[in-house]
Amino acid sequence: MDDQTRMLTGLTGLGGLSQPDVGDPDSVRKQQSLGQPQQDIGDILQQIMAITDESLDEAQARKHALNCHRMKPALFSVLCEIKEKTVLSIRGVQEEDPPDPQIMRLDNMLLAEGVSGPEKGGGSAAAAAAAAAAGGSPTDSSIEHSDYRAKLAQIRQIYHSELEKYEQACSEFTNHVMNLLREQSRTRPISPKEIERMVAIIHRKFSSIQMQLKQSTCEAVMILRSRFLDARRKRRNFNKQATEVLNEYFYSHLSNPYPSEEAKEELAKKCGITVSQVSNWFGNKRIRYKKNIGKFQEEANLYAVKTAVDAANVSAQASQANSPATPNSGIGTIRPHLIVLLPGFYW
DNA sequence: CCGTATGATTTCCT
DNA sequence: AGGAAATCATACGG
Repeated sequence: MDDQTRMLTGLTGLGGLSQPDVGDPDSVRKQQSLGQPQQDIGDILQQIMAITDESLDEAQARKHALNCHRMKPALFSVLCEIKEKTVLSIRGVQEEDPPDPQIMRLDNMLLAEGVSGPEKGGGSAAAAAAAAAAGGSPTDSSIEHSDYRAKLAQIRQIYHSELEKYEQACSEFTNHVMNLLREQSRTRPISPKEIERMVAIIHRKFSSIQMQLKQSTCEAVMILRSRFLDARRKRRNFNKQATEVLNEYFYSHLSNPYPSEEAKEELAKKCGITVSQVSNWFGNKRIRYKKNIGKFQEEANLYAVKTAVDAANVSAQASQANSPATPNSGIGTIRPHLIVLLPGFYW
C-alpha cells in the first residue's frame, strides 16, 4: 500500500483541472502526462482523507458531495487503474489456472458410469459394460442387473438435484456479490475487472463444494458397483427345479454330457438361469462326476429312474391320451430290477 | 462352528 | 473358443 499512497500524494501536487470533459479517463491521463496542474484531485483526496475525522452526518454530507463531484468518475478510474497495477496484478497472475484435473477426473468417471451425461442410455450402457466386465453375457438381464440400474438412477437423480441446488446457490451468491460491488463502486473505486475477478474467486470457492459433491457421488457409484459385482460373485444355489432339469439332462446324456449351444439356451430358459451358468454347471458337474463316480452313483440311478418314468409316462399318455396319471405317479410302481445301472462315461 | 456342497473364477490346454 | 482342472468363496446342514 505504500506505493499507492505515494502515488496518490504525488497527484496532489499536479494542480486543478479546468477542462470540462473529465469523465474520460484518457483525457485525465493525457493531462497528467502533459504535466498540467490538477488541484481539484488534490482537494478531493484531502477531503477523502479528512472524512474519517468528521462526524457521521458531516461525513455523509461530504460523501454525497464527493459522489456528485464532477471529478469523481475520473478520480475513480485513476484509482482503479492504480489498483489494477498494484495489488490485483500480483494476485491476478496465478488466477488463470486450467480446470482442476481432479474435477476433470471425477467428471470423466461420472460420465463413464452414466451418472452425468445423457439420460437413460448412458446408465444401461454402463451397467451392461459392468456386466460384461464381470464375465457375464451382456444379453443376460438378471434381477441384479435391473437392481443395479435402479440404484444408479437413484444416485443420478440425487446428483442432479444437488448439482442444480449448487448451481442455483452459486449464481445467487455471485449475483448478490456482484450487485453489492456494483453498489459499492459508486462510493469506492471498483473496476469491472475487479468484479470479474471476485466472481472468479467465488466460483473457485464453489467449485470445491462441487468437487465434494462429485467425489461423494463417485464414491457412492463405486460402492454400488462393488456391491453389484460382489452380488454376482456371491453364490446363490439354483432352485431345486433347476438342478433337477440340469441333472436330468446330464444323466440322460451321460455318454456325451456336452449340450450344444441351442441345448444350453433351452436349459437356461427352463431353469431361469443364464447360458454361462448352464456352461458353468456342466463344467463343474463333469469334473466332479469324473472325480468321484461312486459318490454320484445314487444320484445317477435316481435320475435314470426319473427319465425312465417320464418316458413311460409320455408313451403311456401317447397311447392313452385321456389317462389320468400324473407325471410322478409311476415312481412307486417301478420295480427295483428295472433300474438301469449307469453306463460308463467315455469322455 | 465345521465340513461338505456348489456356483463362479482362473489358468492352462487344445 | 470351449473345455479341463484347480481354486475361490459362499451356502448349507448337522
